[in-house]
Amino acid sequence: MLNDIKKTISLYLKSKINLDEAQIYNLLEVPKVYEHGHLSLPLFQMAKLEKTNPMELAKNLQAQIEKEYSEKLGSEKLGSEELQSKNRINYGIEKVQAVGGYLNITLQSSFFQENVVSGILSKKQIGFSQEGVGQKVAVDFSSPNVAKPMHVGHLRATMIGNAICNLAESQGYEVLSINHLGDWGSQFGKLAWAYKQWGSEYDFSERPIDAFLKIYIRFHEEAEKDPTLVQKGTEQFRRLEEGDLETRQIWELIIKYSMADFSRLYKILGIHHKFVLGESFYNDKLEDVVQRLKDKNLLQESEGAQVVFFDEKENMPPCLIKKSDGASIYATRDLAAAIYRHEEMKAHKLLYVVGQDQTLHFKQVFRVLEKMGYEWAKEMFHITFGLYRFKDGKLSTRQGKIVLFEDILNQSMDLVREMIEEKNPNLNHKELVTQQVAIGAVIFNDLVNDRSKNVEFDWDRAISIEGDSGPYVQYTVVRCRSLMRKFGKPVKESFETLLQSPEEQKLLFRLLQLDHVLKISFNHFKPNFLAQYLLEVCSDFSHFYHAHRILGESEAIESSRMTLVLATEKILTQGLQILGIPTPDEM
RNA sequence: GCGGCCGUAGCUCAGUUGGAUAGAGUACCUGACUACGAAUCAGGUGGUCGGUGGUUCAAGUCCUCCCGGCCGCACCA
Repeated sequence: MLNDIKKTISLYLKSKINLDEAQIYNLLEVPKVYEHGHLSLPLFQMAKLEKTNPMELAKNLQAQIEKEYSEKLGSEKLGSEELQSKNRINYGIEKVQAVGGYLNITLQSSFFQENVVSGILSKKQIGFSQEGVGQKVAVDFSSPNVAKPMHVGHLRATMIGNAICNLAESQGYEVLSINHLGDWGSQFGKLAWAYKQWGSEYDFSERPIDAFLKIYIRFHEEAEKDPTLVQKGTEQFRRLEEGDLETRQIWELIIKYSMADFSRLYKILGIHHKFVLGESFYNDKLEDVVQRLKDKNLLQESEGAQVVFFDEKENMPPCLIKKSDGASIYATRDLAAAIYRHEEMKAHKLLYVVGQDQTLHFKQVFRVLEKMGYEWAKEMFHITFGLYRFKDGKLSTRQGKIVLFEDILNQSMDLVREMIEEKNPNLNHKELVTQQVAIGAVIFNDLVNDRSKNVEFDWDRAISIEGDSGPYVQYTVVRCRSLMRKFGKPVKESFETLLQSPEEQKLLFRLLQLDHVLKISFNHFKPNFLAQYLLEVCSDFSHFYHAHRILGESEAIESSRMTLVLATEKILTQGLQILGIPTPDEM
């Protein structure tokens, strides 16, 4: 695919320029304007080094390549066998052109088809790389809080995290996906206290999570009036930490209900964590962290608490390790978790898919580990994302101001159902497809934009199924599959004839770029690069589809175009799978 | 106050280590279904890339300062 092509071209060019293969490889870019060619080599930097004019440099290079080309091949006419040898000599280059300070390279149409066959049609996992083979990457994502329902924010973390996991796999890494459940902390003291106090007033048989949420909100409302409630909650949490039986039973009940609820949603989304290790899992590992910090003389007492201070120039408040009452805290558990993931799980990279409001916390945790002398802390990454907001402010569980994931899914399904009744009322498996398309709309909408930006929650946008949306990509897949059904026989995994029209060429070249897109998507931890790419594939496919008849053309053309359809279907399906979006056969 | 993220078309947003003419969707206007699926496609209107100064052959992208929005700033997670 594209990266192989770039390697080939770099190999060819290195004997002609004063740059090594890797430098050329990194400079080679796909021009934004398709008419400029397939690949382009900017020569400005090099011209500066050699104190020459970049335009001259490009022209000389062009002349040199053209000369070599004509010497080796002469002016004889080329048959198909000669064409192959031409590819060998010229590395698939059709022509080069010096424009401005660029060397624009146009590749041969047959070269693309060869690459589509070898890189797409004969592959199970398309565009995958071996780069991370032998390395493990731990991805902490989703991590909802027990006793609270999943809202859009968790949905965002879950979608992004799942896509990052799949992207890591595409680069050859072994992925350790971890659900770091929020199952510990003083809010469980509050909840347990509130449950004991008012539990009998609520119905826990139908929707237990809703009942717990109501109790939690009530606690905070009443705490406004009676500040001693907070103390009572703290006291109750202390009992939980000490192993008080009654409190612990309430806690276990909460976990049981929550997990059942989460599992149902994960199943709908097709998400599976290899490890579910909540915060409570690290309770017996916290003392070890404290001891290690003491051994390294990093722990200091301040205002009755145990903390780690940072250098003044780092401009960060100290990292709290133990509260003044001796209880553990957030950072302590994350330190223990990081150490566990590195030492026990043998992870090389540690990724945290957590909202940007926790940036300082992770900066502190990473820095503490560095101060402890752990080199591997350099391979820890906080993958931030912007928060969902309402027009009047942040989502807040305490104030009951939340949009639940299930509400969105249901609204989305209503809209899709309406569309199906209008467009395709005789569809098979209606409910399943409705869910698949609805999920596609919601997930794609979340992943298509840069994750670092806040999103103002808007119903119409969240469930949109028109224009640049998940269903648009799914629809393109459905059209491909529909063609394949109508074609009525197996599609050949090779091209019978050269597809040379601009639409076909453009699509072929686009399909070959998936490997590059997967690589940069993972390197930047940005699933939106992939989502945007899929939209471009769809757009190129549509141009091809509308410009050319496929079925009913002469046999060789029909067969070759169907091969192109198959390749498109495979690329889109592979891309959507990585984003966590299902592809129905019909919709 | 200190720190981080963000500011691109009426609206919502893309824009990969700085590269050629800043792109989509939506909305609005026009056109294409006896058609391989119109959940689609083609064309049009729409831009001081928040402002300023700088670095560079080249700046939406990097640096300075200013303006605006959001988030965070030790005993919640």
